Amino acid sequence: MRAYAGNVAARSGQRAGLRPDAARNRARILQVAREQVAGGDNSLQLNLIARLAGVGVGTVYRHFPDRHALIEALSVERFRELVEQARAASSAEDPQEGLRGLLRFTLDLALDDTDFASVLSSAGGERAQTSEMKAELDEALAVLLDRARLAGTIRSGIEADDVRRLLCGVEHAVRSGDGERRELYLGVLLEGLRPPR
Amino acid sequence: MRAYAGNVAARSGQRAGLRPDAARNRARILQVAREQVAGGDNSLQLNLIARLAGVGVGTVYRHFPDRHALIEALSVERFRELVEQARAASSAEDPQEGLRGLLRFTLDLALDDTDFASVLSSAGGERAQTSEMKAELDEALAVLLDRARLAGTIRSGIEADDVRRLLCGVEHAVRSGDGERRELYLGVLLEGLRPPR
Amino acid sequence: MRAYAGNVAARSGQRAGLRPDAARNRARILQVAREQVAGGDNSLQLNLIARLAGVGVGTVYRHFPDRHALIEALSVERFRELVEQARAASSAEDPQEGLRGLLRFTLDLALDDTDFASVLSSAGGERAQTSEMKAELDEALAVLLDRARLAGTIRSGIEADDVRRLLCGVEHAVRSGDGERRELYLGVLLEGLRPPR
Amino acid sequence: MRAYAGNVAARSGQRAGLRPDAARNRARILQVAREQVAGGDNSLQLNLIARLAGVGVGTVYRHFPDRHALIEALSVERFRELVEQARAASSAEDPQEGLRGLLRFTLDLALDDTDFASVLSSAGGERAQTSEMKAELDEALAVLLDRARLAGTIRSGIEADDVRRLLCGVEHAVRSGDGERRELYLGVLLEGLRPPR
DNA sequence: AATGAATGAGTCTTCATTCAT
DNA sequence: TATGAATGAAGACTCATTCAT
Repeated sequence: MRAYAGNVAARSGQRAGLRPDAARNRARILQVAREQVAGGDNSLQLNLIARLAGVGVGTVYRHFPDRHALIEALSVERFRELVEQARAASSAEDPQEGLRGLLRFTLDLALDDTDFASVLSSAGGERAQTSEMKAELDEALAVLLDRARLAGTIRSGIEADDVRRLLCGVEHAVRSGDGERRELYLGVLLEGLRPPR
Repeated sequence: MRAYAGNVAARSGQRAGLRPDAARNRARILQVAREQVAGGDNSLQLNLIARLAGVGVGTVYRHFPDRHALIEALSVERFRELVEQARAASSAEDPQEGLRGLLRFTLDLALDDTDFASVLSSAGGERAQTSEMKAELDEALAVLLDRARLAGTIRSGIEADDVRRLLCGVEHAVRSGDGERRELYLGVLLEGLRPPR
Repeated sequence: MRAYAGNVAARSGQRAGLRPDAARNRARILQVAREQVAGGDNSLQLNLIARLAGVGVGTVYRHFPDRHALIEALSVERFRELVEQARAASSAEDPQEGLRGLLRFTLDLALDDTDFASVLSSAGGERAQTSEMKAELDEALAVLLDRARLAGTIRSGIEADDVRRLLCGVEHAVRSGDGERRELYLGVLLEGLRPPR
Repeated sequence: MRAYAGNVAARSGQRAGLRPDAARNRARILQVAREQVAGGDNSLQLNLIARLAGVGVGTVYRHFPDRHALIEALSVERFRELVEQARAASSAEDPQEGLRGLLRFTLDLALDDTDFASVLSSAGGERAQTSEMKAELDEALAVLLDRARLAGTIRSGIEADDVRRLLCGVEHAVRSGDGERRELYLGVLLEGLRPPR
């Protein structure tokens, strides 16, 4: 018996130990799920996803024991992107500008995917992998916040998770409006995070 | 048909023209629905509510043709309270303090009832009665915002509906945390609404 | 206590012993029911009829214990018209022409009201009043058939109830087509009733 | 997925491509439905049928999305028999006798199954398969009618669909009587279809 | 491993009928 | 008598999940 694990798969976010066809199925399922979510359908009906992905329901269940597992898998992908951005931002020359850019990037991801937004703002309860990614994000974000605090543009008492949550709040606000208010609301948040006058 | 309308019922927010027993049932249904929502169950299953209220399903359907009608009826109650507060606040001596008080009050209502929160931040689409109440709220809120703007504590370009939406954003942020951050997040919002430095 | 019975009401097909307002209600209900049926709605939902008639459901139930009673009441009205025509036809100069005219008239009534058609073709089971009217119709029809039989245009072995049933069959045939075949199908029936060659 | 299609299933009117167990369920459901209809119950409640067939409701819905699909499936079976008879009849030596036999056969089917009768007389609106079968029937019937017309026993202006409809009319007439009149009414129809004198 | 048929609890919804007012 | 609110049995339909193939 061959082992299919390994270097290549691991690097590209694939689950280790998957036969190539299984990996392909997994990828298809995630792809379809992502499209559904982007298309505004949040119900993530596993039967539907299976059909769209061209696989049986059973296959979906094999890869994702329940709906939540699927949502988390999607989130992990988003988180991967986000952590990368956060790391880049944390070494920006102007920390306030780095922060603004990072929050805008995060906001757009969240506007794209409600489920990701809710994982982003939630306090634990998720699988290990998600927690890990969230911790990595918070770490980079904390660096940025500390630097900005030193520069006097962030008030004290605000932690990385506060920022995550408030940003998801902004996401809701933007979403419930016509979408034109993204910059305005983001500006309100950034101004609100400064030390009070 | 006899008319059961009148003095007493009208005063307490009951529908006019309802037979006393019908009014009692309606009140029971709303009561149960309110408890469900407060208890975190948002599904508002009409069967369940009927059973809990001790009435037949048909009775629930008679009073509330669909789930949305029930949600709105609950919202209208909340709105009634809220509009009253908003009117009082709009004539507060210090508009900024009036605003802070009103937003805190609103935030607490929204934290109590997710459905109410979503009606509060939504852009139209609801029944006439709800739209009316929302308009009344916005009117009182606009007065307050204008006064605060004159006093230099609110930036230009912010309307009543922006405030409603941003506040619901704060509600999400508070809810996704441990609830201890209410004052902090509210402070961030109020600071963010000030003219930018 | 006054009795509201009597001569006038009895003559015009009203139920005897009804208070004038009750009679008015009864008439309204029948009127609405007739319109519903003519409009193609055969379900005769008593709640709906009550609403359209501007009376309570209970009132409908007082006058017509169940749906069937209402259907029959409508039929009785139709029968009254029909019996009158049948009597006139039975003394027509040319019995075959009289028969054709009568069948055409009956066919149109039946096309207008499916329920009436089914009472027309049914074998008993109805209330006394309906049976009576049907007997009167059959009597007039039998006279016509006998006269036509003497003239050689009706085969032997065909009774009035056969003709009623076959005519309702034609009604179904016409109804399931585009309505353009009324005369053709009626012609087929009349030809078929002649003595076989 | 393995394909279970094939030789055996195809021959016996089963849907192709069905797993053997699925085919068994489908057959059971149809069997039960047929019995219900034959027993005079026309409501075809899918819940009841599921229970009687010993399968879950979902299974019934999988095979037949709605009541109509089930009715049509039953009809298709009847049509299959009927088309076979019609083909045989269309090449009968004496076309009039062939026609009589075919109509008698059809009448018995229709008397057995009201739903089939209504599909038989209806003008389109059904699924492709039903339309096809009806077209095949009409074709064979048309051949027979043309031959009989040449022999002088069928009037001009009568098409296959007229005959289908009129026969269903006869079915109603027979059904509303005591059933003893089948031959008489069929005779009336056949006589009526001859060229008028 | 993959498949998708089967399951059936759970919900929604309608409407004939009753009965308190 | 009239009213119409209330009832709740009944039926339609969905979908997460299991499991035989």
